[in-house]
Amino acid sequence: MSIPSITRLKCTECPIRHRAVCARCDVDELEVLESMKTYRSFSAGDVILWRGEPLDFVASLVNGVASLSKTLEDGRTQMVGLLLPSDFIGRPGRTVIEFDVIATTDVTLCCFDRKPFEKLVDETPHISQRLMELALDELDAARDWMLLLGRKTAREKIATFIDMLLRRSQGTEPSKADSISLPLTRDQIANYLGLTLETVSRQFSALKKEGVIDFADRRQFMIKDIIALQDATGDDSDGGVLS
Amino acid sequence: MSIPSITRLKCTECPIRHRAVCARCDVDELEVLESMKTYRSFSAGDVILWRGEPLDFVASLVNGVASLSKTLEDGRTQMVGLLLPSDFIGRPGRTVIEFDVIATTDVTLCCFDRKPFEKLVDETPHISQRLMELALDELDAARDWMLLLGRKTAREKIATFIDMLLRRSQGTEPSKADSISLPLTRDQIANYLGLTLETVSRQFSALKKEGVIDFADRRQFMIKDIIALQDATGDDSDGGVLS
DNA sequence: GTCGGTTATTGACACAGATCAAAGAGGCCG
DNA sequence: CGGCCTCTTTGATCTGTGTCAATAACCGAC
Repeated sequence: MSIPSITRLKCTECPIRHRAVCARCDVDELEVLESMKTYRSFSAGDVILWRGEPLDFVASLVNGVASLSKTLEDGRTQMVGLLLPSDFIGRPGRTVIEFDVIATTDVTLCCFDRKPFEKLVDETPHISQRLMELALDELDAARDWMLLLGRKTAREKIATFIDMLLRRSQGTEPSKADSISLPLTRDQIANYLGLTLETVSRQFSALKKEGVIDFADRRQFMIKDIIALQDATGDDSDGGVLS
Repeated sequence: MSIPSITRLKCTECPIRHRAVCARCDVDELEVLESMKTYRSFSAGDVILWRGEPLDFVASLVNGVASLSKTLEDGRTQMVGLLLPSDFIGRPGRTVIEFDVIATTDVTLCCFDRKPFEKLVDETPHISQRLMELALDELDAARDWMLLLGRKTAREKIATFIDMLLRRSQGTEPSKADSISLPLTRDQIANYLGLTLETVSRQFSALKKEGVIDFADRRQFMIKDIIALQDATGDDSDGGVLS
């Protein structure tokens, strides 16, 4: 990765300042957070937290991508969330988590010890309100994903996944043109979409052959036909905001 | 339904008093809610709210069962949640909802006008805290369901569904022995589990033939072998509470 | 009771995506 | 530069669940 691990950033200069849990905080509140925070880095593939493990810190994801995943008895796994910069790990009143958290790229977290942070949440409506918003956003995302997992075809799943990456990466990456990088391997994408890695690969190949997308290498691609892509998601266009 | 539509219940005598949004409220707070609330009834099959419709009230479900569902362009639908007594409809700061809410049995709601309720939420930590807990519970449930939709077989889905009904109905119904009533038609169950109604029917038949469950009629059944049922869910038993 | 509509069961067949298998393409290290 | 390991692509085949179709059970109305 070309970006070196961030050592320590002032909150006022933080890239996720306006979307993270601190989004609504004023300068005074920000100074309190500043004094409490520490950074931790993880390499791609590292397990950040195991399911069931007691949670001694909560954190904002500053940099990179992490996944939340659940596993059945026999090892089948399903990702139940993707954490991108500004997403939050840990919830008020929850001392354990019900899924593994894994770094899928190199990751930097902005961490707070759980106990003092929960005290701060109780005293700071700007933070508790923002935590509620973040939880509700995740709930909306989870429900969209339930529709995808339960009812969409492999092709629709892949198209929706690309469309989601496009939406969520806008404003985050300095994306020249429509070049997007996949933060996951084919296997991880399969676990996110409820497919096998072979099916993921075949659907990417099909979309490439049709000229909807084009790969520079296996992690980097461009969208050649955004209309065709969105048509392929299967989503009801009612209620969607015009592009 | 043998239970007549409830006209008006005192909050202190309300059956969902200790699990609904008002769970943490003291008697004074309860009196404020008492003065704000109105009841509304719906018949099985009624649409309670349409997706995208502006929300002028929020509500606790007192009685019956309702579903949240999403639909694709071509009409395929997926339930993204099941509302049972004490569940809440409406979220702080959200003025529209992204799914249809449908009564699957006769339903009674305890409603509050949105504006005054939101004002009350801001002033009453007991309510905003409870709202956060309810949202996080729904998020956990949504993630469990993502694992089901993405990775479980038809048999595992049915077993998990029955197991969930069993857990959630405990303490709610005056269930003599292990008799449970299905609050959904086969078609609705299929929409909840990401299956077709034929597959649902076949899996019920299979479990019946194996002696795991037994149907009194098509809505009422008993669990004959709870161990076999839980084995059939496919869930990782680690971290689950015993019994 | 019986008639008509809805809901559920069961069977036969088709197909999307899983599984099994092999070969190709990068990336990294000596 | 070559060797090794991981990730990806592509092909061949299998299978669980969907689709289509017919029948059966139930329920309410008259």
